[in-house]
Amino acid sequence: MITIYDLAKQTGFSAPTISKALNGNGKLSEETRQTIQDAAKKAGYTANMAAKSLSTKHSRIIGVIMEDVAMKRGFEHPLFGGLLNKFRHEIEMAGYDLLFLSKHFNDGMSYIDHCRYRDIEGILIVNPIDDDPEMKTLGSCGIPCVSTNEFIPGVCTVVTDNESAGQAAAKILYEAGHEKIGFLGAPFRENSPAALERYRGFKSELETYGKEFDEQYLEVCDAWWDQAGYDGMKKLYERCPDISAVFVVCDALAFGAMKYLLEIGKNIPDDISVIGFDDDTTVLKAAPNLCTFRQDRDKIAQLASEVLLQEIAGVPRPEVVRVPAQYIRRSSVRRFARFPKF
Amino acid sequence: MITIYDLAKQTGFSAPTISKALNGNGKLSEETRQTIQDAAKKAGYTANMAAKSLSTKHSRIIGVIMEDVAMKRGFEHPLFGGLLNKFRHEIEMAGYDLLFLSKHFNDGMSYIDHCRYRDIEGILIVNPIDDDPEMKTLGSCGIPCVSTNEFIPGVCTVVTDNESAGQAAAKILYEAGHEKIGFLGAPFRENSPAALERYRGFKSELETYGKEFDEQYLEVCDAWWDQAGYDGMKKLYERCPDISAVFVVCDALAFGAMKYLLEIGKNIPDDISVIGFDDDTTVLKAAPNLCTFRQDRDKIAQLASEVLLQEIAGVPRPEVVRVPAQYIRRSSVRRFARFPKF
DNA sequence: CTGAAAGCGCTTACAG
DNA sequence: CTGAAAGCGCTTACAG
Repeated sequence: MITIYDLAKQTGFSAPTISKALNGNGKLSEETRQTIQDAAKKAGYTANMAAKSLSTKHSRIIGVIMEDVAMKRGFEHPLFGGLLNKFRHEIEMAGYDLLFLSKHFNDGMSYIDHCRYRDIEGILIVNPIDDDPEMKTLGSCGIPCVSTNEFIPGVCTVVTDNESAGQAAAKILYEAGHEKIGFLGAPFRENSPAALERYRGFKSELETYGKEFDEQYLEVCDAWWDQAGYDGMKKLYERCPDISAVFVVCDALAFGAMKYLLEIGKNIPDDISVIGFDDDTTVLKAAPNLCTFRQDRDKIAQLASEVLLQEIAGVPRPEVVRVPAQYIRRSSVRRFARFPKF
Repeated sequence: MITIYDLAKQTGFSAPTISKALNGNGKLSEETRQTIQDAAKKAGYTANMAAKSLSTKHSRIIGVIMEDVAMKRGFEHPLFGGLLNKFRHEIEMAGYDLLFLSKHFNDGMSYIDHCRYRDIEGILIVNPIDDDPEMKTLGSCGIPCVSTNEFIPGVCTVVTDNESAGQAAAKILYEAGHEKIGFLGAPFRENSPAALERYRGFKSELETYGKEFDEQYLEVCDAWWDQAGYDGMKKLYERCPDISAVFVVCDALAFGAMKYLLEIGKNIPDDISVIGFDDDTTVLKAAPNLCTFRQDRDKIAQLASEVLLQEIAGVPRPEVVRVPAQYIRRSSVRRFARFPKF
């Protein structure tokens, strides 16, 4: 391994001068800089990050917190996987590396200790464990953070504009002539509010049309996977067989819901219309006609990396950044002629 | 940030003694060790990895090379994502962290330079860029490596026993009474031989039955995604409309192939039987009857981490470790009564 | 514009 | 069993 001292000997300059030339800080004659950079290239010099970290306290590492408790798909989660692909790319382009933070490291070290241990410069919180008490402390630990799902005090969240999407869903179904519309949700949590926000938007939009949403038509599934959607749809439908449409908060649930509906002999959309959420590739092939909302994973990742990098650079962070979801119209929604109101 | 010097002051011992007590190396009285460990715990001491790295040259970081050129799904690749979930867990349990290696870091640094830059201790090669010349150098760069797909000189590969799976596929179809069987492949490459090995096993098994495989029945798709399967199947079927079965090297291709077959009015399995490979969840929901081979991603990840950790510990590595694929029988294969040969 | 000195937090021989 | 000394490779003030 070749060091700046080797370069110093070869060029006749001192180590600090080598350092300055290589890092471009401090005043230095253009000629010296050139000489040194050439020598470094010729010698195949690679800096040693440990030494750099030790003296600067900057590791150029971004830590990632990703615990997929809700779906248990990890890297294969319909939002997280794609988001990470893009985030990784952005962050690497900025000269940082990605490293996963964990709690079972060194017999139960906290995330924050893990960060200190590695002088980590910024944290991407893709998703935490439910109700992890450590999350509350992240906003004030001094390490820049950005979250792409959960709301955490003192941390900027870059997330889909779920409320608008919920409104859009209600609008689409209402304007297609549906009157009795079910809402198939997933656990409502204030901090990780994807389901809740979609519900709020949906409900408020219906009220716009002078319709109070009847809570009977709401069914909250107890998880985010197929079977929960199947079970939830069964309950909802047995309670409210008069619905002509249902908005489901995620495609995996929608897939289960449609499975139930098909099983009891319903046709989609002739008997009942369905809108999902996520544009989950896992579901798409199986249900190519499912209308859904696509979360802009690339955009979320890109904005998250920007916010984080800015914050590392000392720029104050925004509170929350919303990214619009895009409605993907396929053919699972039936359109009725609606009589004018007056 | 609290250091060993702080601990030294507090306990009255010297820094080296603190170091020994905390790391458990060197001789030390049990009492001193206890005192120091208690003090460390009380003070909330966290070691600084940069300093450790600098003096030991050990970073406790495993680098990951994962470039999904073939499928372009990255973390969502049907094999890689699941493999990484498990590998990450195993490696963290052993006290290492995972960090992604890249080539576009610091304007085009090589993987090996990236490793030196971070004192990386071991490399998991999930998948490289096709024909990356750097791969050939990895086996002799001095950093322990393990590969989970590609064959690389001097590097242990932990990979599905593709040849046996290919044999099994041929056996299943032959024993089900099929005589004219197509093989739908993907680019054959010697170093990344999943498709090639499956073909070899398939072909050799057929020869066992005294049947020379007619190369007419082989069609190599030019990629690993749906559309390529559709196109490949079209070519194959138009050339050989007499086939009653086809073995496809991956489910994504099989999905495309089935789409074509369905479009031209064929029934699966009545008119044509299909076996895929991967047990890809993306395809499963859409084609719940597709017989396939599941690659044991957890096992591959676990063995790969074992091999790598052993190698880091100085234990000589095996050349190649094969992990059996499991046949998942569903209902896309039709069974005929076969007359005895004699 | 360039360099001597000291320090970042740890570990490794080597004494005692 | 414990500690003084030196070193890992880099950077940061501070002089000149």
